[in-house]
Amino acid sequence: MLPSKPTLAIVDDHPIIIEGLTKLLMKKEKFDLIGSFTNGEDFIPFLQTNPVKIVLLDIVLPGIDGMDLCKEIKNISPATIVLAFSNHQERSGIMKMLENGASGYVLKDASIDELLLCIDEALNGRITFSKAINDILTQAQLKENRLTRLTKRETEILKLIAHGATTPHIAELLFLSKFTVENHRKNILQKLKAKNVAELISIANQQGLL
Amino acid sequence: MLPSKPTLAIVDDHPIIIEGLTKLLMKKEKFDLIGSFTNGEDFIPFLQTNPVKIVLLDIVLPGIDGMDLCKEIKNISPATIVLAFSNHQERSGIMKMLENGASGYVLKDASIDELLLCIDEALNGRITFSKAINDILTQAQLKENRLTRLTKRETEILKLIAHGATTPHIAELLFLSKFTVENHRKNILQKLKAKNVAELISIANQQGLL
DNA sequence: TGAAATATAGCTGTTTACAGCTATATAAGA
DNA sequence: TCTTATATAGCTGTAAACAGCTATATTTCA
Repeated sequence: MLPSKPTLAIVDDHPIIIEGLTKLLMKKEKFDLIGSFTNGEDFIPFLQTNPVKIVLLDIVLPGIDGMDLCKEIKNISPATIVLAFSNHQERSGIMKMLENGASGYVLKDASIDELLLCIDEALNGRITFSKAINDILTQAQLKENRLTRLTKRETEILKLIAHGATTPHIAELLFLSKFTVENHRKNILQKLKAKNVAELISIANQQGLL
Repeated sequence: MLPSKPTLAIVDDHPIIIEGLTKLLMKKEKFDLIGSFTNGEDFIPFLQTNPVKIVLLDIVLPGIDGMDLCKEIKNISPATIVLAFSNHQERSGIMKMLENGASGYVLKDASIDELLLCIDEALNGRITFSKAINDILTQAQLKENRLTRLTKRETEILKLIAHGATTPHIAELLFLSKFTVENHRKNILQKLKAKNVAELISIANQQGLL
């Protein structure tokens, strides 16, 4: 019996990238490249009928973006390994891909060897990142939210707000006057530069305050 | 010149775990164990005066928890490597540690070799997970939020709400009656089982709808 | 010790959110 | 095609949020 090579697909809106990756990966003869797509809408029906072992997935795509597509892929075919392959270096985007079930993230600047190594690691079920991504994740730049520091009481109240507690309810819970709670609310809104609770919770989430 | 061994600290509220780890790690003579702590409050002042290369950090701790402590550690000493060492297997907790700058996550069930391997990888600047954690992260269980599916319009309005737009403002932006926007709001609240916007944005964030 | 930050409490408006209904036109799916 | 889902619009209350102020006790820290 022939050892079957893992099936690989590429989703990237730059035809040049697809071209380059195709030549590169085929030269190694380690993978069975069964499809290239420039958008997610074309890839989804393909995935529904063809078993794909691993997908190299760009983040920026026309229509449905790579992050949502990743989630979709893992829903349709949980065994399919998704390896993000993108120029984007924002921490939040990397985390989002992981949250959506990606097995790793390779920066397009990475060397060929680095990419091949990451594909290999991912195929072996391990989560893997190219060097630059690794550094971004571990060298956490956690300075700016020190500027908007909340007090203990404010943090406490913020968490209660996030859980849906109203001002009168919080006042009861903490044995405070509703005026006190209202003042804390105002201070929290001001500190985080939010116009209302909705924006407040968004910002608090982004800053990891919850 | 003697090759200095990396300094290692342990923060875990179970003395037995500390005891076990200490014996185990010392036997290998690869690390210089310079401190063990049963809570974060004791560890922080220590870190401020002693250089620590790597910390094995539990999630559940009395007082400040491991996730917040991780952020604090990376703020005080960005070069210090944090390796989470916990019994907790929830996806959200693992992600939170990564968001706060951890270099990896090892389940307490992991074998000794697995732990040593992860410590080694982390010391080499790589992000690393024990086998079980790896599987949890890649085998994304993304079913349940398919039950609470929002329509295009609802998603659009939800995002605007998250950005702090009020009902009258959204109505203007989308050329709709304020009543229409209000109805969409009600439907969104109901679908996501939220009592008010605060809880709504929290839930939406948890489900990755934003 | 003295200044600054924090936590507390109060008042008065206006605006927005939310609950509870009804109702219709259109689009999508079985 | 016909039912269901979606998007639209309306009304009436009440509750909550928010803006803009003042004021004081307590804590924290330099």
